[in-house]
Amino acid sequence: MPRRHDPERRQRIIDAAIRVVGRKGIAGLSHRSVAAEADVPLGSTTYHFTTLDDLMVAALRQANEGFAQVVAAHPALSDPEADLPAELARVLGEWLGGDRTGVELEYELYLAALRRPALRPVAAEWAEGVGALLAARTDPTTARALVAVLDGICLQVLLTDTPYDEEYAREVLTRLLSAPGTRDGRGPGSHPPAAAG
Amino acid sequence: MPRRHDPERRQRIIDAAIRVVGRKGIAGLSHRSVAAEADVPLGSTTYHFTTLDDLMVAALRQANEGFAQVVAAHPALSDPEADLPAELARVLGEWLGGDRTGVELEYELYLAALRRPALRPVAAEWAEGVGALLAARTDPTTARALVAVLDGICLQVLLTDTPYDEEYAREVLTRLLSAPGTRDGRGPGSHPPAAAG
DNA sequence: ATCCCATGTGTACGAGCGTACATAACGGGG
DNA sequence: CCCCGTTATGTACGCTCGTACACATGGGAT
Repeated sequence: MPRRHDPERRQRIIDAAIRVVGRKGIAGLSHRSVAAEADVPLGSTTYHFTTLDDLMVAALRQANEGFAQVVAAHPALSDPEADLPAELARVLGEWLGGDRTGVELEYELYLAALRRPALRPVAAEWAEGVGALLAARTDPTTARALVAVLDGICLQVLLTDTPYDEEYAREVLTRLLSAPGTRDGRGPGSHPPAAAG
Repeated sequence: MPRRHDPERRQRIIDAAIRVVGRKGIAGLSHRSVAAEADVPLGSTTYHFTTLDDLMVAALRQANEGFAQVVAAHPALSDPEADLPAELARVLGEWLGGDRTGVELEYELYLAALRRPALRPVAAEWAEGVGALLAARTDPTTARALVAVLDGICLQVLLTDTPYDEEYAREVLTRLLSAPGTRDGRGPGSHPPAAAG
């Protein structure tokens, strides 16, 4: 009970929120459910996060960092000598092959931006971050396209219960990258990052 | 009040549910809100749709038909002489350019399949349907890839408040289709439709 | 040492929810 | 015509929710 002066209270609430979303989905997220999961009183969650949107923003931001770590764990993605499509397909397979809970969690928070404008900047940050990472290997336009097709493939796997086909992903990614002039950073990308700032 | 014996009650409830989702999102969908929108008593919605999942399945199925009509309104998509990437990019632009409410509605119901297994077969039907439509112009594997990238592009537009760039979409689609041997229906598609049945 | 405010706690209220159920009307099959 | 199952209706129960608020507490600034 003597939990007075808990300097990491806020962080523990975010962690609890992520666990709640992972287990029960956003629909099961409430000040009360998070309070119970974090083992803090109700007033504590409402104090640190006035609205649930605030809480979701913090949770999504943290979940995004989690994905960034997965990418960072594969330095081959930055190696100019490596086979980029194959590496991307492999990383995606690893991520999707992990526990479905974590994948669903990140995607659910990400997709929630559709109806919650507060989440859109965070979702944009993520897309921008992955795009910037890939842009180092190609050009900005191609990088954006890669992010889009990665998203699309994940969506099909998650939404239609189709098993992930790494070979298929590699093939599609290869096609996007094999267009003339896309490997040296000066591809046909005549289009700016389109409000990427 | 004398609404007894209303043979189209069920259909009117589905229509009302779609309007509710369009206006307030899935989070605002309840037996009560739909009943109010359809101007029927609460007991009527619970009678025709025991669970909200039942109602969402019916709504998503109907929304999907709506999209199919948009596609059907562009016979050029089936014309072997037409520029498929350009046509696809144009149709997508028209769809995204319409009232955001309708687009959000369809996507929200579609994405809801992530956490609601009951919706997944319907989502799969949609992807399969669009895929089959495109497969007539290429091969099954390429068609699946087109659906994926279409989904990904929509997602980026809707989730990050980025304006739709038709030229960019056309370019990406072109790359996917310009791979050798993909225009005659016998492309590198060494992979089956991957549980498309 | 004292004060003050950010932080933490407990409780209550009103609203909306799914669900259950008793009852009423309708209309096709006997 | 009557009967009976499908359809329609109204109401109530128990639950969870966001919100508000009064009160406790402890540590950093003075």
